[in-house]
Amino acid sequence: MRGSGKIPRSAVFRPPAANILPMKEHLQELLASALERVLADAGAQQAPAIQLDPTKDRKFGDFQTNLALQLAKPLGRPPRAVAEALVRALPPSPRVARVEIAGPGFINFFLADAAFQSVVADILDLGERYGRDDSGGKGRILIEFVSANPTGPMHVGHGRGAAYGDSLANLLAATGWTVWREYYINDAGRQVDVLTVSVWLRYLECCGEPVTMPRRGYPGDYLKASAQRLFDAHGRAFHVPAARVREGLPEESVAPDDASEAQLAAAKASQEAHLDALIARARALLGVHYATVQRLALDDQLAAIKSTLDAFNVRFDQWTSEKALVDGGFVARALARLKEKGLTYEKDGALWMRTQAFGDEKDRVLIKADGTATYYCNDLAYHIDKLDRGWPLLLDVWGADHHGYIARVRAAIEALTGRKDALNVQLIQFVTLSSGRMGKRSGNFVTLQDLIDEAGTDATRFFYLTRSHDQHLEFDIDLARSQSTDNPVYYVQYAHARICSVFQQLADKGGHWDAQAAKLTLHRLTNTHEKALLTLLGRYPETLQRAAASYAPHTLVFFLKDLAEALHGYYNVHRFLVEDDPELQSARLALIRATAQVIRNGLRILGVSAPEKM
RNA sequence: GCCCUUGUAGCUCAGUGGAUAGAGCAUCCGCCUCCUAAGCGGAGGGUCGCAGGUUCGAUUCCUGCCAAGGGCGCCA
Repeated sequence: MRGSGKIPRSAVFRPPAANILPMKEHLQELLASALERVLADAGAQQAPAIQLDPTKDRKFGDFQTNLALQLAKPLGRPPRAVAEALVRALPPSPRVARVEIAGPGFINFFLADAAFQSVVADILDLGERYGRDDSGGKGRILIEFVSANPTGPMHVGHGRGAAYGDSLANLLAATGWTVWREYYINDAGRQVDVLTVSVWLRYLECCGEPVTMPRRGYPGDYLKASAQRLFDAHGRAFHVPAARVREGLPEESVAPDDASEAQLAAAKASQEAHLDALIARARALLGVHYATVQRLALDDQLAAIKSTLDAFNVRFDQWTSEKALVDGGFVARALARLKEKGLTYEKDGALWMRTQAFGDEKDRVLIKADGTATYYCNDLAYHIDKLDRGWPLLLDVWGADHHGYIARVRAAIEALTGRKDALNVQLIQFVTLSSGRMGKRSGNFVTLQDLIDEAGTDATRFFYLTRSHDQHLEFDIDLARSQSTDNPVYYVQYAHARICSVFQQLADKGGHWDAQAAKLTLHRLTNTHEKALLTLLGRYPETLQRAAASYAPHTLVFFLKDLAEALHGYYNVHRFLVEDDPELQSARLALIRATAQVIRNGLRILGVSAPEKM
């Protein structure tokens, strides 16, 4: 999302040693000097900002600037003439091999080989720290993601949020942020009662009762395991004849296939009414045991979620329970603060929050007329708590369907803290499956655990992260679980494995390679494949910075694909083990060792393994 | 109706105020006596949804229109 929650970019990244960024600054200094002279000669003073960018095509050199194009109009001279004047005024530099004027007036810089080669030495020295900023100095940020309701297994949509949130957290941690990862457990509210009743009905089945599941309950088979556990642990202690459960409950009506919207709404209302009555009946019949059933149902679902996330290589620093916030008085205290500030009022028997005064479309209900808190109320208290715990920036990863919810949470935070920019929300667009259906209530869907079981964590995570998070994603299950060439994750992993294999070959032949000695041979890296690889390696640090600044791990995925492509192309054309030229061999091994290091560093941020053999 | 997002190759998607708009898959043609062929090279394939505007320059920024998805609860 654009706007108020954006992380400030004030902290300029300083790479640990000479590579692309200082080079860019160096060229900008040269250009600034030339610009000053050209402007003085022309008697002008208004100087445009110098735009200097990496080139897309090697034939345009390594960096290009459109400065002459920008100056053409104010100076009243043709762009190419301005470019020539600028180039003449450029101070000489040993790091620049040559400068060319091309196209309508672009100035292209070709760098000296040595300017690229040194990155290999940096990578060999820094190892897994290359490209990283572990200082934590940019600030503290709390990222909340997944937070799937503990009422059933996670589906492919949750998987996307998990892969995205975890990788983004890694990315932020790798670019100077102090990061805390949190999962908000929605273990309070009506949905939990629906879960409880659904499990209890399955339990009654275990007792031999003929039960019909309510149409808007949770019908999935996964609850049968919880029911069985309940039965095993407590026997028939919670048994009630099905007839007594059903007695006097309002009937569910079903809309016909060609129902109008009004008919559909009426049917839905009757089904919800039935469900509410069933919940009330369960509470009445079970008494204190209701909580026992509920606890077991929740624990089972949460355990399944934790197990899946663990398999998916996703870790959290903290799991925050909604119920614990309520029971611990956090919600009450948040409400008291709102009331104290005059931000609430009562209307129609409910308590409202004045969110409209802070940019929301309308005011929102905190406490319903029946005395219970809205989801919003508890979530608001949770966000206040996160801030109270000393995290000045909150980053929430939500499904795109929560879009309309952002304004009210931000409004509440602003109302209490005066800060508009404390909350940043990244919305994950929907995931569709290339085949099959999703939906918890259908009882028949592809779970995240299914994907992990069939495709593996690496392929699944990589597939999710190949698309920008704010774009719709079509998850091709067959492709993700294919062990074939088609699967994109192998392309990158294979590059890493190939490099490892080269070093294995070297060892098998009794050869040696020494990193320190190799640093003195880097001047031998001069062909086009080597230059391409060197250029990419040098761009890794800024790739991380850019990916983090735009909350876009997929940028890193594309970078790693490019890097793997450069390696594979190099591999196919040149031999690395060149027995008759030890110096060249040493230099090439240094280059591919550095490449393997960067691939490993990047994959680690994505939560994907870098196998040494495939 | 109002708000948000999206529209780029047959399919799935990157990308950018600049030079000839890219990748994977699919189709076709080549490359293993040699470090892993899960690889490499090449070919075909495009009105960057449509129309205006800003600009030296727009696929990119702005406006309108068309189309798709989502959101507009005292649900979570």
